[in-house]
Amino acid sequence: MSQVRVRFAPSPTGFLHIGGVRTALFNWLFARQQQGVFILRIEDTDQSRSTDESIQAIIEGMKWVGLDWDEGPFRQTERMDLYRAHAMKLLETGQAYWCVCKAEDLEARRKEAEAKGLSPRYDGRCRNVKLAGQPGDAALRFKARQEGQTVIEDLIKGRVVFDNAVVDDVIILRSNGYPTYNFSVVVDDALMGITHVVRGDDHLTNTPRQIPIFEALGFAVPRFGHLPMILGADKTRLSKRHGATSIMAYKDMGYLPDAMVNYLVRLGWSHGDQELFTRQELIEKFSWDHVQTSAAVFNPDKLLWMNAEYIKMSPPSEVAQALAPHLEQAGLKDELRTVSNEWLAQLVVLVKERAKTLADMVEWVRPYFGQGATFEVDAAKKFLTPATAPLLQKLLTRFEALPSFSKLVWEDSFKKFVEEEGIKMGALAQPVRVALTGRTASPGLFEVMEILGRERTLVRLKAGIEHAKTNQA
RNA sequence: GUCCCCAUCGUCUAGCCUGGCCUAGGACAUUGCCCUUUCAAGGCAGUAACACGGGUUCAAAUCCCGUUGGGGACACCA
Repeated sequence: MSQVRVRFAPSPTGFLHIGGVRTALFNWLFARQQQGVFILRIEDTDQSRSTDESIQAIIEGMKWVGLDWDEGPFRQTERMDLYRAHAMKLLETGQAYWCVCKAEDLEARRKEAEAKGLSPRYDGRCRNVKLAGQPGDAALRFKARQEGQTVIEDLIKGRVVFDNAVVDDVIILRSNGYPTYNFSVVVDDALMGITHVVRGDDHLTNTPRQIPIFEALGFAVPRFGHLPMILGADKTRLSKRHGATSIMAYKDMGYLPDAMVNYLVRLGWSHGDQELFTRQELIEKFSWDHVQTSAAVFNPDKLLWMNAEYIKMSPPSEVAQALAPHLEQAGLKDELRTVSNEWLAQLVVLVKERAKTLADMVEWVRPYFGQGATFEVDAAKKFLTPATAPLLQKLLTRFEALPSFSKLVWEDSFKKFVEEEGIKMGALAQPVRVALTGRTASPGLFEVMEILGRERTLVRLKAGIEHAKTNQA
């Protein structure tokens, strides 16, 4: 069999959304598995809705999730001659005809048909009129076969049969000379040698319109695969009111691209009970017959869990790198400059089990920048009290006697002190925690001391003691 | 309205094609317990589903038909 060639063909009318990424992902996985070619094609024939910013957003989004393409991006507006030439070919061979019906009239007739309970399809008024030459503002329609059936052997849905009688004559060239979607896709898919057209479920009924055009043009008909839709919690098509749908919004919220990919691929595809997959595993294990046939509800909770898994298992240095922009945005730009990559990676290790997103992580990590700690009011009020001050002072004296920091030694010293004083661990640990981090919740105390280093640990302890002495209970 | 697709825990799904191993498995969420210097993480346990009705068969989540329900398409949008 010849080489697999697949494509992702979004229209640039907004940001790149989650559904689009999933469609791209399935195409990409198949291409990589089959050592095929993955093509990016921008379907911008609707001049009024397409924007260059959207094209940039698509490219940016694809790059962020790491779906690289082998050819393109092609823009349909740069291929107009091709569509016109093929449309003329259909006209010459009698497989297309000019239609002078006005858009408003068509609309009115559609409404009328609908009111009568009929299908609102084109009534074929201009089909046999045989207008000579191109009338002024006519559109070109494809003369679709009315008898027989069009059969799709869908990669995902299996055999789907349409009666040709339900397919009307679609416009292939608008009166302004621009091709319509149903025509430009066919020409492009054929000319680009696409072997497998994999797209959303919502295109399933377009397929019986497109197959006859491939045939009329003398092109080989590709295989088709129709992916089920992604729905919101209320089981309607995923849209803004279900929350963020732009892929880049997830980047901003602190999701890792690998987690997004893993979540999205599991939404509609499975490999037994396995939940977590590396990219390489996905490429190896992907197969059409385990793609779900029914729509899936997007579940932000599971995405969040998966992101947490990726934060835990990704190399800390990589997480640190992804975290840096979030830190800058949180106003820690100057602080960030003073620390090393190694230290930041170490900090990630400290908090990675607590943060579910990079945005979360920023808050977990914040107390370890800068010389002093900022005490949370309630935390300080509860734990940095005049009663605890002497205890903290004694601990400080002990620590000051230890010339260099060693986690084991300091921990040992701390525990012995607790024992000698005959107090509970928590009675000392919480005040110390607040002194060192300003908060009641943090990673292990001795890990915190380690990341702060000896000097800052002592400085913060002192500041905590001062605060405790003057605390009005 | 017409055509098309779909139907297993709240959600994602395994099992369905090639009926018995299904007293239906896993994951997220949720509940309880354990661990514990806090918060997490982790461990253990629990609640929870074959839409309904008919067939076929010794046997049906699995095959067939119907009903109901959901989704999609029906543009000079893509």
